[in-house]
Amino acid sequence: MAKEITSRNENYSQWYNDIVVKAGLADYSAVRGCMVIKPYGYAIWEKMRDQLDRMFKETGHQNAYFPLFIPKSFFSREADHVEGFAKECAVVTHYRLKNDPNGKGVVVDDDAKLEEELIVRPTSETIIWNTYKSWIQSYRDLPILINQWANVVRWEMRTRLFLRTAEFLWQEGHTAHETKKEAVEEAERMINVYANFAREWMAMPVIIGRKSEAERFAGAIDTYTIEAMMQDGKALQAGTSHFLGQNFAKAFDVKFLNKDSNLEYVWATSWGVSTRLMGALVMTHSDDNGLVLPPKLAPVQVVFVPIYKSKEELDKVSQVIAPLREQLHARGISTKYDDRDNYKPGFKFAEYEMKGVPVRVAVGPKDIEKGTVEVARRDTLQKQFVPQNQLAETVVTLLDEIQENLYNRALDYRKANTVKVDTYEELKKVLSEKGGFVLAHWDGTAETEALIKEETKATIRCIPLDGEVEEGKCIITGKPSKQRAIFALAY
RNA sequence: CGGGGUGUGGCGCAGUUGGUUAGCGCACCUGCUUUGGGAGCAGGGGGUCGUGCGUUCGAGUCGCACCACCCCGACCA
Repeated sequence: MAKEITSRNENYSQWYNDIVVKAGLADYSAVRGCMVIKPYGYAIWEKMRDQLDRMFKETGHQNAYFPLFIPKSFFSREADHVEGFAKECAVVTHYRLKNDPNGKGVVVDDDAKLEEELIVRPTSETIIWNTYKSWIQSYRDLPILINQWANVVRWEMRTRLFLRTAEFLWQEGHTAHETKKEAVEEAERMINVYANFAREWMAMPVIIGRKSEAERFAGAIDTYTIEAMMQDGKALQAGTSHFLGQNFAKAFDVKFLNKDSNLEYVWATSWGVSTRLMGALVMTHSDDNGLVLPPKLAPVQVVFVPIYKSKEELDKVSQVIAPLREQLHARGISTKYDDRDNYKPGFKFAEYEMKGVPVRVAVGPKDIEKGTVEVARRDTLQKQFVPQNQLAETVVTLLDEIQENLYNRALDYRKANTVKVDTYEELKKVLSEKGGFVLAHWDGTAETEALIKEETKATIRCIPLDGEVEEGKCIITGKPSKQRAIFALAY
């Protein structure tokens, strides 16, 4: 294991890359823009996925699976949608290779050209709405509440591990409803599911809001978002939920017979979160010693490190540790016992800090004598001695405390880096000097938004749903505004 | 896609005006001693020097082309 990571102060981007690679979350791959998610990183993703999946099921959704490939013609149906994704689509043009007649290797067989090219899905609205058309005839067929776990491909120019890769894993929910009201409620319900997940499981504070027109999903009427603040003050969109209106129903001619025997277009939503959440997790909690994981998502919550000189001593320590682990397992806590003999305790301490294990328990000869163990918490790096017979209870409490502390710490950071401004000068000053979230009145026009983006690089992250209503004037045009928008540099 | 940078054992790097058998640290393997914050000693294994073409008696080193990756920008749910 590598010893050093770049400090956040020195180079934040490099720090992030170091953590991802050195904590064993992911690696660069032989394919441009694509990463390998390593077992430890995938284990965290699995925990996220499993919990989200439970939450989707609790809100009435079912999983299904749609094709990776989408006929090119489907994409031209919804104008905004095409424009949004056309520039980053991978296209399949042939279905066969052959041996290179001139030498080594294989070449594309020109005789095997597809009649219609296939797009590797960047998102699945089109193939799904094409399918829904055949599933929906009457209001009795509605609602359809489906989610799929899948990979998607967006040919990004510039990629970063987890935050933006050409291929990534995600879930996409696609629902069909009888009424506009029902669809809007669904979109709002799911953004709240995401917010709850982020707060309670990732210990990551998020702001729920509505996207401006410019930032909206291609093809949506309304896009809801959860926005989180990273430790460098930049915003990260962690999840989105879209009210699609009847756009896709019209594009794919999906109508149903309502209770009054009238034909109507179906109302739709879609919503998703991706492996980008892994990046958010890293940048919300981790420090210069490595990854910091919230207990609820840590693959290993407690690691036991034995301290010993001889084989006999190791045996004694192991005998103390075994029942302690059992007690923790009985309380639903995951543990690991690292009795590798080729590494010293100090090395192991550093390694588990790098990997973000929330709690470390060291047991040595002195502990056996005194009936104690040494308990160290990853979030604050504090250590304490605990009687062996109180370990289980202590750890249960400690894990909750760490989960809560991480959330509060992140929330404090966000509060400390969120400011209200009333003039454009102030906005520019804050963005260039301090960063973070800037709350300002905005007249609601795309022109004003574009101007600010042009001059400051900051975008409107969202208009908070629970933001206070107050009369104000747009910082650019002076036109009346009823609510402040959040401006920030973003990932 | 533009600017900058880097490609030499698994990782990080050195390698002089071209000159013999390409070095160093970490990691790895074996043995002994160690073990409460990244162990020590001894021995050992591992490299088509990113790829291709060229210059030369001779290329890790010089030239051209290509490729990959990183950083910054443009772009972007």
